[in-house]
Amino acid sequence: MKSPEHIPSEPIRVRIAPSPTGTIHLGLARTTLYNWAFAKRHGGKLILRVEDTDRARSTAESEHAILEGLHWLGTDWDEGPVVGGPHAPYHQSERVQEHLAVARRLLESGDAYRCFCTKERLDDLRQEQEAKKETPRYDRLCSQLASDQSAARAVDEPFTLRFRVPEGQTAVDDLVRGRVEFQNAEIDDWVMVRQGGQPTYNFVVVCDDAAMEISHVFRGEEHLVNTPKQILVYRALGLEPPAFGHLPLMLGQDGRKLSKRHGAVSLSKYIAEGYSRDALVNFLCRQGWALDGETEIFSVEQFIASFDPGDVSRAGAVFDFDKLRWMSGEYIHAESPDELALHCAPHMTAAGLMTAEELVQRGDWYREALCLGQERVRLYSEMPGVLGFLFAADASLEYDAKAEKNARKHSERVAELSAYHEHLHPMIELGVDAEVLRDDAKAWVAERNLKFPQLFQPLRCALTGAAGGPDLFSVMALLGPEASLARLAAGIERLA
RNA sequence: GGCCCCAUCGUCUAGUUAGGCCUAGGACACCAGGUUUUCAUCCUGGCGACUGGGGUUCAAAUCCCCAUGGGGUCACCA
Repeated sequence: MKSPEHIPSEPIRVRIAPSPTGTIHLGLARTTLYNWAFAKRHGGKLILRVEDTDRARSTAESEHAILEGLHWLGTDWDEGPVVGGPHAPYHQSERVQEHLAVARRLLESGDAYRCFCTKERLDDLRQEQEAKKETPRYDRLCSQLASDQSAARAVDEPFTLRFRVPEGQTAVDDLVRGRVEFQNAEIDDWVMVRQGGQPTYNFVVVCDDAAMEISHVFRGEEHLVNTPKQILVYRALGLEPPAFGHLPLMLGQDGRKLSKRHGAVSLSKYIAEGYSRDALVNFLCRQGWALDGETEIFSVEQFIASFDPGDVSRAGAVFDFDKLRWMSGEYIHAESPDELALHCAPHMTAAGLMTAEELVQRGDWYREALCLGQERVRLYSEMPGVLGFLFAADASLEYDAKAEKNARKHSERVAELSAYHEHLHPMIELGVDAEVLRDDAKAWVAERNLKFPQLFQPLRCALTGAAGGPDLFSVMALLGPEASLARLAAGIERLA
């Protein structure tokens, strides 16, 4: 929905409120990016609040993983865990007393009431309603209780606190979707505080957003139907609700909300698989938003400079892995040798090709090798596969079937290889400039009236064992004279 | 099923707010050529969409209605 840009005069305060029950999810990553960009663009603040009230599922490890994931994305927060801030604490579990105080206010004002119904009665009610094909909802039995009666029963009976949904209708002026109206009659008198005094999500989210003076709430579309409940709480509290913007869902290949079922939803998986971070960020921004109709590759700075919630699309976005891979390649192909060296390092060591020490000691060689692989990979993790041949034992280099087939196509392969070996030997030992070797080889081939493949295919097989790959003379330069000659000699025998 | 959201190439999207510039643009993927010592990169071209039906209008992908389809959500989870 495109509208005149909505830039409120109040201080912009947005938030992300992950619950630490797993690793950082792609959906959270994108929501964070959008919130972060909005705050940055308007000079506002991003608040990180950990919604750890589900004590059974929340873990410290998960929280740590999420914070780490947010850092990896390049996002940061102005208030929250680690950095602190004026609205501490930023862990929801530590705010319960505050929540309960608000609940008491609502009880006193009559906007909430005690419900003494037992689980059994509620279950029966639900079954009955389901049997009649009605939408299950509380029948408001306890809403009729007089306050003195309610207070009296509260002494020795367990109860929940329900929100008293008023008559009428509630509209959400959504920054992404426009006005969405709900009939209050459709909204259940939902439980705000459980038996035992644990406040529930729809209630605490309002308490905390209000307490933290959140001005805009950007979150996934799955929250849209919760919004009227929350708006009603703000009203009951005499507060102005924040502006809401519900982002389209990210979908799996099957068109359903992206979830664990689809496999890779955790950011850490993409990190491990070697995607370019900037590409992933770029891609996530593109899920539901476009800079213009043309530009696919753009920086976070560009994103921040032009992000407007009104431009966000309303339809869900299917996650296209192919396009992400392509984008990752675009970023990797544009990297400097130093950036590449840094990003490929973990994959090189994990593959056992080079140790961390060697990476430093042979830094120049390593960078040159990476340059040969650069345009051939789309993920950092593909680099070991592309450069692996450089590290093989010369005599037992593995020949790819296609490479060998290409080499054996040429009946004079052994003769030409031998002749070239003889020709190359004195030269290569004098110096290994790829440029010189290349020009020389081409001249040599021309002199002997050969076609390029007649020499190059067997040579490629002998040197790299692969049917394709980087320029052969750059490869020789990297291999050095000794290994180059050794591989050539081995090839002469092996291709006989 | 109730409520809510959504609907442009297979996918991501531009165009929809202020109807004509749209014989609908870009990108991924795919296909075909070209460049290259090969692979990759790169370049060129091709394929390919306004869900359907009614309106409104001189004019609709754009506005309205209905239908259809897809999704979300219906907890003492967040």
